Amino acid sequence: MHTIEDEVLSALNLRRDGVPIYVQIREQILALIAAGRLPAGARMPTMRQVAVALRVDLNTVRHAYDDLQNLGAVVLRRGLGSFVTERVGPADGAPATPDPVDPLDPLARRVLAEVREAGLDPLAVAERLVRLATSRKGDEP
Amino acid sequence: MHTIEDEVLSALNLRRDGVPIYVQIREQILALIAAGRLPAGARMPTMRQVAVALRVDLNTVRHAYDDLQNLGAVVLRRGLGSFVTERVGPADGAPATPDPVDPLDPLARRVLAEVREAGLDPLAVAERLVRLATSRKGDEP
DNA sequence: TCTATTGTATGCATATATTCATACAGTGCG
DNA sequence: CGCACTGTATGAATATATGCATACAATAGA
Repeated sequence: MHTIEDEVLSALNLRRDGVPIYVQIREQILALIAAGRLPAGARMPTMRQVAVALRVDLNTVRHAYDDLQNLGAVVLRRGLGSFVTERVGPADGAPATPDPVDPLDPLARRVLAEVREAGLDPLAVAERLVRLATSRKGDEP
Repeated sequence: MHTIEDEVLSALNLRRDGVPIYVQIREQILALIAAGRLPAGARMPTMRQVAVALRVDLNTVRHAYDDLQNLGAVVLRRGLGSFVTERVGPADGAPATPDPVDPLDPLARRVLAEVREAGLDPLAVAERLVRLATSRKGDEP
């Protein structure tokens, strides 16, 4: 069987485009959380597990995990492991989920910002996205 | 009036998320080229212009521009300036545009990869993108 | 209590990123 | 030619990222 931790481990992969390793780990885990693939309360892969899987140093993974904790995305507990926070963000006086927010909202918003930054039409990109998604079905076995 | 260079300059902006400055410049310019906002043959902003606009060092901008040249995206000419390459990529024996490729294809493909990496449904993201785009019209004045 | 697991921490070495200052080398133009 | 502009280059200084080794501290469970 595969646990959530294993799923996360296999989802992580590093590029060589100049982006620091710890930033890549941080962003990828944030994306997994935003996607609901790492639900609130879920146990994260061990720092050492990630270090071994990605073949990077323990301190490098820690850098990423520290960032995640400072962002309020996870909580680190010595001797226990790391766990996804119940709700991301400061969470002040806002009531529980005023609007049934889509779990893919964060990613969608990021994409929207990126599209606008590039000066493109979001609708056109969405259309293109649909065409690409429906045409190339068998990409990753 | 505003030239293409000025448009590019105002489109560039830096984050403070740990991603190296030269990588941010490189990726943002690549996005502008992919979006057609920097057409083939167009003159790029001067390295010094970018350095002043972003308040970074000339060598940092050069790092980005060097990467862009190594990627084949631009050509640097001493005394003249930097210019967008006619066609991005090695361009071997492939005939001219076998399929009328969308100018937003690169971005769309990147988004698709990101969505799949996050374990989300591309169609759902596309829908969400449309809803976000159509609901919040007045974001950037 | 003992032990394995896990986060926390330190010191040293190396590589890269960034800034600052300065200079050199093509290019077009008056 | 001489000048202004633009890419190219170098050296020193500082900060950060990464790896490697090692150790400490808290937790759960046998």
